Amino acid sequence: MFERVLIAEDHQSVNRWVLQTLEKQGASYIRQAHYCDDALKLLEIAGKEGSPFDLLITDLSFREDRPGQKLAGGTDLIVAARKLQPELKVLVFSAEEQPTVVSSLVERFGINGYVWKGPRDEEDLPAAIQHIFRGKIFVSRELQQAVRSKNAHDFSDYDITIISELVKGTLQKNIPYVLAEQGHKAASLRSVEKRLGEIRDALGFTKNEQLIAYCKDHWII
Amino acid sequence: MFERVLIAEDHQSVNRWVLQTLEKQGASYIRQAHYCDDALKLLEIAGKEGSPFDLLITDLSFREDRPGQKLAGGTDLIVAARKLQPELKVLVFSAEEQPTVVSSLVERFGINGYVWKGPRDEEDLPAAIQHIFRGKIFVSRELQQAVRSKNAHDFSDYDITIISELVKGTLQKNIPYVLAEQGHKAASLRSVEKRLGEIRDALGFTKNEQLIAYCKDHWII
DNA sequence: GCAGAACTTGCGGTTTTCCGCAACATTGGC
DNA sequence: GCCAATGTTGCGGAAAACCGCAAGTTCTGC
Repeated sequence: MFERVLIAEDHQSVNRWVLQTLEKQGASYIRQAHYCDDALKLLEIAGKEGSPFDLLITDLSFREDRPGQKLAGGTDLIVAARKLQPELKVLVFSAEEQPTVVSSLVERFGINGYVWKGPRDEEDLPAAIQHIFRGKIFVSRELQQAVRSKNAHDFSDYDITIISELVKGTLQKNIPYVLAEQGHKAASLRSVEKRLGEIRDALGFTKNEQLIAYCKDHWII
Repeated sequence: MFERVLIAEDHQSVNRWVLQTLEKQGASYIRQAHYCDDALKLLEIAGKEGSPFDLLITDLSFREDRPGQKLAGGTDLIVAARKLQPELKVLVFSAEEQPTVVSSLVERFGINGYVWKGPRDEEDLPAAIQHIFRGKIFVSRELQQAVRSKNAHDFSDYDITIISELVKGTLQKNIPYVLAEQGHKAASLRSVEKRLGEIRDALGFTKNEQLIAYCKDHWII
């Protein structure tokens, strides 16, 4: 899991909670910044010292109660941070819910995740961190429609057959018969297992239960 | 499973398919009627002979290409059949998609199931038969909103915690820790297993995957 | 047609889940 | 309090799912 994480967020309460979440996930070095400028400075210092941050979690809007700031907000911070350290993973954690904003962040600035400060953030944030760690992009469910997810698995006919059988209650070990009946090529039990494993992996899941929930959420089945 | 089943349905193709489905499920005596009057007659005869039908599967609308029919349609048939044999299980299989029609059938005539002749009927019909056999009421997902399901399991806080953990990807064997943390009484692994088993059973499922799909469909999680 | 890549399959061992059983704990009348 | 009913827990064995590996097959590009 991520070792060195920087949080840029000016609400103390949110800050504390994000911190706890990160600690639970095993981050060993966590720093917080209440202003964008401070955050950038911390990134610079860490870079110079040869121990750069692995992940930046940032809000989009900050109070501007300190004059003379260079960076106007989270977007500026992201741009500056990426210039400084292109491989840095960036997770935006914000209440902004304009889908266009989100998709622009993903497409233009290549952020790795966007968690909406909404009713599900408590689940989403840890999930997002995990996804990003696995090299995926995570966007809160509510805003996903806006972003043609780059790592969304393309569900083939074959995949859907398998998943539908699971939902019908068919035991995995019996799915090969169904597959064979329908004339699919890869109809062995091992293939079913492998395929399910691949799909789960592609989406950053470990259990079929997650996969089913995902498919339902996305109207795949 | 049901032994003696009567199908009232005037479309030959549908008829055949329903028949096959029933055979797959192990029904030993299946009769078909193309008119409501015929269906009722068959019910009467079977009753007099002391070997009544267990299940009636009927459409709602029939072609009226035979004059002098007593029964005008599926609804009449249901009423007459129930008068004759109150404990008879009735499954309506129809293209009618007015939610009010469905809920009235369930509430006023006490039908045991309604499968909509729609894109999912191939899955729904077998499921409906199983549910009904287990004493449940089954209504196709598309029309469920109309009917306050009478056998829906009441999901407690405890249940939802368990299921949510599954959806998060928590291994079943690790759920006890979560439960304990939240101060639930039954926090042993065996309790989790047992509870999941009970819920699955109450809903006529055998696998967690089905349960997750159900919960998503019903907005339980 | 051939070599290499990609895919498919069976095998075997591990992990996880499932489920009956019996011991123990808790609850609710009386 | 006491008994019965109900709920909870641990145990142990069976079933199912998981996953690496290696052998076999099919697909490509040249």
